[in-house]
Amino acid sequence: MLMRIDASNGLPIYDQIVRQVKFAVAHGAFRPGDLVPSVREMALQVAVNPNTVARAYRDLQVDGVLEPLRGEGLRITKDALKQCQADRKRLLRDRLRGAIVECRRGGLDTDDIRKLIDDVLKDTVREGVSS
Amino acid sequence: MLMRIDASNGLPIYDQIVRQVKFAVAHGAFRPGDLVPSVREMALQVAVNPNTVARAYRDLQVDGVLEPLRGEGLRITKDALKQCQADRKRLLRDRLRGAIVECRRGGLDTDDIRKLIDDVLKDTVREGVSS
DNA sequence: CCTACCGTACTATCTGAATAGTACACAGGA
DNA sequence: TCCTGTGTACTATTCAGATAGTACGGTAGG
Repeated sequence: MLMRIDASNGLPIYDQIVRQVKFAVAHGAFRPGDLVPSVREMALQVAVNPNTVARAYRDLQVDGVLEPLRGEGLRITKDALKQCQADRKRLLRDRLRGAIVECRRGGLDTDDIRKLIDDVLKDTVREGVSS
Repeated sequence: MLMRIDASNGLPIYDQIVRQVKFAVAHGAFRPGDLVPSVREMALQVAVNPNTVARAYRDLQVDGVLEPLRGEGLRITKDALKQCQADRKRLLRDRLRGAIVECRRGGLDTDDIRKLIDDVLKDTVREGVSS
């Protein structure tokens, strides 16, 4: 599980963790029944305060993605897969929508936007994107 | 000049103002030599504290987009047009890039992303987008 | 039993963003 | 001259996000 926190993202760190865990479940890196990395371990991985990770895990429990094992850790729920796939689509769609709406408000027409997007798509043709 | 501030945007308000002024210059809603709305007037328009607008105008001066007229107001500089068009492209490209990178990290391939984007583009075919 | 790890709940502190309110020097018009 | 509007510079306050540190009850394994 590769976690990347981007401070210049605008999104709070705990939110980025929530999203990335959901995305990992959605595409199979985490599977129902798996134990998620412990609060303290995840905090080390992403170089962040344990409280921030705890906050993210708490949100994920509220969303029904994680369930507690009393003193053992946190487990991906049985229903998480379907839900995370739906969440992923919604979250990514919303973010794309925000960017595209700003393009339109900035005076770009659909063709301009398509050109920009094609550029970026070529620019990011692999997971290991430079940024 | 239509200004829209979105609190759920992630971006600070003063940053949103900076971007929207630049975009307005870039596509001709503001022209070099024009006076920008006064700090207090703009604050009323966007329902925001005057200090926040002042902060945005200060940033725009640092960027060379605005210049002061001693006791009269702030004027769009002569060089603003070219610079704002370049800034607009860069800022919007960066935002699109951020969204697309998150899509790729989330496990979507290029076709998935294109489908999502086409959806959103159809969904936002006019300036007066619902959101 | 004891140690280690688990989530969780606290308190305190720091920072950036935003708000509120006041004050000042400058220009323009009546 | 006086009044109004301009940008600008302050201080104080509130709030969310993040950090730091401590503590507690539950579980597993030696």
